[in-house]
Amino acid sequence: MGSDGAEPGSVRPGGRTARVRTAVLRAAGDALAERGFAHLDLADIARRAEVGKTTVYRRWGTATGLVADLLADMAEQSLPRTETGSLLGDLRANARLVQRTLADPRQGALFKAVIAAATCEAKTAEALHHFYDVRVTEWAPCVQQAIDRGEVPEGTDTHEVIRAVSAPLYYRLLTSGGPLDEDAADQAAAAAATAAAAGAYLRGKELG
Amino acid sequence: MGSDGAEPGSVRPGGRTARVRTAVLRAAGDALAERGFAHLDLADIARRAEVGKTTVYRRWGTATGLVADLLADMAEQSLPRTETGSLLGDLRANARLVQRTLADPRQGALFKAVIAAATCEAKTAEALHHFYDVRVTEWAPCVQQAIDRGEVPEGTDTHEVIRAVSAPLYYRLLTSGGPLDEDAADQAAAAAATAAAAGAYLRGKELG
DNA sequence: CGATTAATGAAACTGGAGTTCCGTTATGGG
DNA sequence: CCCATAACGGAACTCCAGTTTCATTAATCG
Repeated sequence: MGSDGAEPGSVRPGGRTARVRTAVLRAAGDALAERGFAHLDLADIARRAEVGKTTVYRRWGTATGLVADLLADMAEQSLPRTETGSLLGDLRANARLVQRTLADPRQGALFKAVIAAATCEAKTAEALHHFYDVRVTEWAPCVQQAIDRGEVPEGTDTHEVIRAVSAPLYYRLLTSGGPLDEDAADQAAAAAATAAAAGAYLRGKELG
Repeated sequence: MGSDGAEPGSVRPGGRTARVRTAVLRAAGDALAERGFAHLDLADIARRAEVGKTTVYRRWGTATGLVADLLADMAEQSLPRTETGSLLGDLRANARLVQRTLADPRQGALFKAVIAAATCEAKTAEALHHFYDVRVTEWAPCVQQAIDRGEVPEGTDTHEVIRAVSAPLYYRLLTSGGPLDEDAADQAAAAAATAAAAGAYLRGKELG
């Protein structure tokens, strides 16, 4: 009569359970990149991961649930940030990192797929938001340094500046379909740096 | 033997055929907004449209095919553009229009859903790109006017400036989940106007 | 190391998404 | 107005994504 206990995989998370999760998440990433979110098939993922499909359904339940876990895993793998000494240089480094990621066939397709999945389920959306929170928080300090150097006005929302760099690149990826080349990255970085220096990202209120 | 002829609905596009298309596209929009792309069910759409499900499968085939047609229909319904006399004013009007659309529960959900669908099928992606091309082309003249007035340097990519206004709003909608309020719209407009005036969107090459 | 039981996985099962068949409706041309 | 047939729609059918069952394997605790 007691409760059903916790989620499968939480009581004995070591050994096989961990290996299964790794294999399934890897297979899920491959399948998402190759086939897209709409054509995702959990049985196919189980086959790729050399795991019983029952296991995949039991532990993750739905395609969006699996993507949510994949996003949680992706959020943990952080890339080191480079520092160049100027805001424009730092933003450009960030823009080119994002651009290279989205322009890469596998990674670009993967990001499209996880974003598509996030539009279909609140829990997956939350996982996606967390993933970007982590990435943005990693880069925000370079804007703070620019504030300290006097390049950017006090009171600027540092996170918003970082998001402003990525936004046009994601817009191209998803809606315009324009080329995601280095020029696009540099343009995004330059626009964000210029706007930030002019105080366009001051916290709390917009420019008059 | 001879060819199979054209797509169903192309030989006798009037009367019932047109009514069916209208009813199905309306039902598809409702279903996408309410349930999201992943939970889309063509039989359910047929029921809502009071149409045989055979008809929906025959004419549109797949969920992504139906969304592609919906996007073609949406591209034809254009909204009038307001003019304020200044670039910032015009961009702000555009930004608030986009913001209000995305913040609206039904429209916001619908846009998320069509973007999700577009990530899954090349034809649907093309339809989405065309939709945004139409919208951007409608607003680009206000940037040209700013160039003519001397507010923005010659050689600026007018379409890119318009896209720069929308990009941060779509970024919030899809990845950050931050509030889509008027301040967000005004900030996007101000940042784009500032960057455009500084020559960040010059065609062909980025700033040094 | 051995007992307990969480977690896995093969196989059989089920429901509904998508298809096929064919009779009915009504469009567009003459 | 009438005919040929494009397009629709109900019903029966198929097939596979997702579920259930239960035996097997191996993670954790003592």
